[in-house]
Amino acid sequence: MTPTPTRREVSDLAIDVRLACMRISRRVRFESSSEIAPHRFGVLAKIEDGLHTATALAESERVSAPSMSRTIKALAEDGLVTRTPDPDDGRNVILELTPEGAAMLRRVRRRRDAWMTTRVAALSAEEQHVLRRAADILARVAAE
Amino acid sequence: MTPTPTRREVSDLAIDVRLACMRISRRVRFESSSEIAPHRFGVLAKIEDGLHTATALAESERVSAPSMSRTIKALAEDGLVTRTPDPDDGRNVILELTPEGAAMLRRVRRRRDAWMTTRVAALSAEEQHVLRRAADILARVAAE
DNA sequence: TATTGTTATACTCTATAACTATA
DNA sequence: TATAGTTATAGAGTATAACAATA
Repeated sequence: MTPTPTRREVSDLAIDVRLACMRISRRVRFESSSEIAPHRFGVLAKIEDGLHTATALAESERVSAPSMSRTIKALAEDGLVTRTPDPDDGRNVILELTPEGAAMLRRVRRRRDAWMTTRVAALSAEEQHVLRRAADILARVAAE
Repeated sequence: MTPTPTRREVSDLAIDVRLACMRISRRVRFESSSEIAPHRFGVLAKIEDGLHTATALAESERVSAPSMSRTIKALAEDGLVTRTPDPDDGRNVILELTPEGAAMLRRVRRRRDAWMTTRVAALSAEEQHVLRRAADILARVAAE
């Protein structure tokens, strides 16, 4: 059986999990392509994910409205997103990925995953099983 | 026994682990204090960790020497680090944490950890055991 | 009057290039 | 000549404040 951890063990575990996650994120970021800045990539992903207005994106990414406005402008100038006025509400601007924007998302994701996949493949089947379970637990924690 | 995963399962696992880590990192960052910028915090931590020159810090944090020089200057002006000329080599400047710098590290870490500890404490003992093992595996992967 | 989005302006972090001081 | 560090300058991202357009 798994013994109940002490308070101190729980605290240490939390610290170690946080550190491990931050380090993995950092490595993935460094080892990935730099053809697009992280915050721009994040916005493209959110648009693909169903957020189609500047206000929604600003809230989701926790930046100010002017800042998001600027980022969107740059993405539009690079041909990665389109801005079309909302026919139902003239104040809104509807954002959509262009084919180039969608391709960019796929490309960057593929490169990120390549680094991680190589590392995971080198682990034992048992270690991979641990990570499989941990990924599900962490995803649940992060989504709370 | 743990069955050997297929190639596709390994790839999916890598993607899920990466995503989980990035989401946890993101949540921890958002839920933490913003009394110090992340890159400044990182430099303080590296100094505490034994890196005491601008060049070593710049390499470690993967920023340019002038950029690190600037960050260090700001940290010194805020009273978080001291800069003393190296008696053995006049080109070097030895960096040390001030008591205020060390206190800042402790304070920010405590707040970061508070968020994560609460979440980890809410998990079952068995789930905590999975995370314990996963944290060790991921730390090893990130350190490669 | 409230909401959506933009422009104006300023601050921070970053990089490359050029410089100083030491070895 | 090489190394450690700084200053000069410019570019990108961010924020607050002020503004325009629509509801």
